[in-house]
Amino acid sequence: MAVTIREVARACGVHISTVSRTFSAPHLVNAETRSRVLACAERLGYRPNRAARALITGRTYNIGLIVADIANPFFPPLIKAAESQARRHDYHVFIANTNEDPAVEEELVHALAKQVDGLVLCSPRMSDGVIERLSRETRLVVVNRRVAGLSSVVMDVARGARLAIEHLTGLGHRALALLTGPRGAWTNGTLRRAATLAAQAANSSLTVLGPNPPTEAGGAAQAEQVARAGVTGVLAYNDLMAIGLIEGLDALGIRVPEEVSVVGIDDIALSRLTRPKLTTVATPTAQAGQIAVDLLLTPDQRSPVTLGTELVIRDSTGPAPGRARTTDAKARR
Amino acid sequence: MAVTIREVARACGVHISTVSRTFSAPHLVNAETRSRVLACAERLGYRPNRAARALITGRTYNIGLIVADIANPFFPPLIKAAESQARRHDYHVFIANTNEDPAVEEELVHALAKQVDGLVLCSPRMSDGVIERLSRETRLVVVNRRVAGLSSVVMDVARGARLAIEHLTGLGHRALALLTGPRGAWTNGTLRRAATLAAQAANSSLTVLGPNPPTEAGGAAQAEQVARAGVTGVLAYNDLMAIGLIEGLDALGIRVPEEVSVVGIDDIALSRLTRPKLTTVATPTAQAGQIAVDLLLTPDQRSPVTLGTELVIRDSTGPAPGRARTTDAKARR
DNA sequence: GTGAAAGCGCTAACAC
DNA sequence: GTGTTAGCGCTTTCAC
Repeated sequence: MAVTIREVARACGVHISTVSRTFSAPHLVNAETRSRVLACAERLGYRPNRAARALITGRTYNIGLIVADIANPFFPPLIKAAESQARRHDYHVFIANTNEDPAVEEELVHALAKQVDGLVLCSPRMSDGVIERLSRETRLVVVNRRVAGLSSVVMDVARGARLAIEHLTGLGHRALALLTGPRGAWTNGTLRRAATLAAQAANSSLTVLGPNPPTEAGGAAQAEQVARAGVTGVLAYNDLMAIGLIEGLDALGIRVPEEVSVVGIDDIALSRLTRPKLTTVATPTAQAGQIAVDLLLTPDQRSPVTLGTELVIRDSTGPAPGRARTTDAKARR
Repeated sequence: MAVTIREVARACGVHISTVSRTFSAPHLVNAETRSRVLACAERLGYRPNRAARALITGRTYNIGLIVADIANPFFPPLIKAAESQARRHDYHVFIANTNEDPAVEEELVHALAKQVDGLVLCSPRMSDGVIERLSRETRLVVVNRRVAGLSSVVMDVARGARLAIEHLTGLGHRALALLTGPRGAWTNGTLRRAATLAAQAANSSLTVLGPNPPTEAGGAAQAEQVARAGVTGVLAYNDLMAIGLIEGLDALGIRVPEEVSVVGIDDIALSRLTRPKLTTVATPTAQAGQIAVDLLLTPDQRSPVTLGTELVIRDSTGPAPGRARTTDAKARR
């Protein structure tokens, strides 16, 4: 095994408690002794065992990050930012994948609870009741969801949806569709309400299609429905779904944006690289990851934190078919 | 704090060691007692504290995964597969990001060593010497690199490079370039040797351009060099760089594949979605993640493990300029 | 300012 | 088959 506090104490001719103090309460030890201990520790390659320390202090200096799908391009920037921020606080992070399964989610909270000082739940699919119950086991911060009594950071999808729908109606689209996300996704409701309102305000119809898996395949699978519904403008739950829809439409011989306009949500890196480049609602995911960690580690902060969203207009949206192209409808509002 | 073994023992009228055995060596305890203990534990919501257990057994049931850049689309599938496989073994995984910095890499190994039973190093940028030294602190498995004495899983990039170059020369390209990866990337050497050999075999020139950051920006930044070098076929260190190069070329008014053909490596999800769709060397990254974890947790396995690669021909490669299109050079070899 | 002793939650001999 | 005991590596009273 590795070098322990005892060996450092022996090598240095002091008691183990002095070594301990050198690391956990340096001000309590004589400056000279301290530097001697530090030197010995350095020489032996001693590192305090965090787990042993946690047994007494109750602080593990670990947090957990539970996400639906690590490989979904929405999450990596969030994970990266969370890990960076955690490490800035001298924390390490456990990562776990739920595969969109609420049961797995719940089990993971249980499994990790003892090893962490808190957990960040990204877009959890569990019910509020379950989340509240789980929050008695360990500190919880939720991302992209509001739960009474819990810290949370949410993207302003309502605003995003409104901007997206206004953009589409501004381009002359009157028959719109909304592709919702997976069952259990908290944003579905917000999205639906905001989109419905915005559509009504512009005398446009809104067909709601879903629930759908939050993936390309999920979007592609709705291409036929979209075509059949006769809509010309679509807002999708996320970029992946929007991109999948565009592909599905393409396979059906329907051109984007000439025949159908598509808007995504998230502004993942990918959206700039597809053809047509995706018009989408940008959400500050990296910031969300960072803030979630801050909320976890500095409990006194105000919450929920709402993060602004913006519409990024690219090439997947254009004037409604039959409308003169000269209508420079692409200019924002 | 949460419920401990002692409370379960009390509630159940047995000694704590019986409770302990119920969880860590169930066969040593009477079936009836066991189910009684299990019932009590269940009722109280008891979960063994892994950290306390690890203090004695020396097994943490944690592993760590250290990657250069979580947000680089190459890694998420690998991370996801590793986490799934780890959980299958009842392990949890720490994730950490090095930002391509070898010093951070080294520090992370130190920091995590005590909390894990082993670490997976993905594409480490440290020197072999450092890695070997670190391997005395905790079990190490390296991905995309060979280090004497360590378990490793590598993609057969030599084969991939050969296939890619042969594909290009088969299309009539005679002036080729290789965009290498970041300094310290182990695959650079392999790639360079294999590409050089394959180019020579086809009487083609190979200009080596690099080192480059393994990102879109890294690829885009080489567009001018590529144009100036007068090459018509390029193999890039990875897909991201290839995609960046294509964009950079596009900005210069150079069309892909009409004027320059570009091949990537990895086959990240993104490569199917860009326009033109990227011709690339597919590497089984998810499999690599899974196998790396297996190597870590079942030490008796043979290593290094080499994973096959295949050329996936899409739309970013075409006949060399001036060559008749009727030469059905796109057919493999 | 430093040492001694107790104990965090748990496992692993060793008795019985 | 179960209880007793010691102790994993560390922090934290409490003396001195």
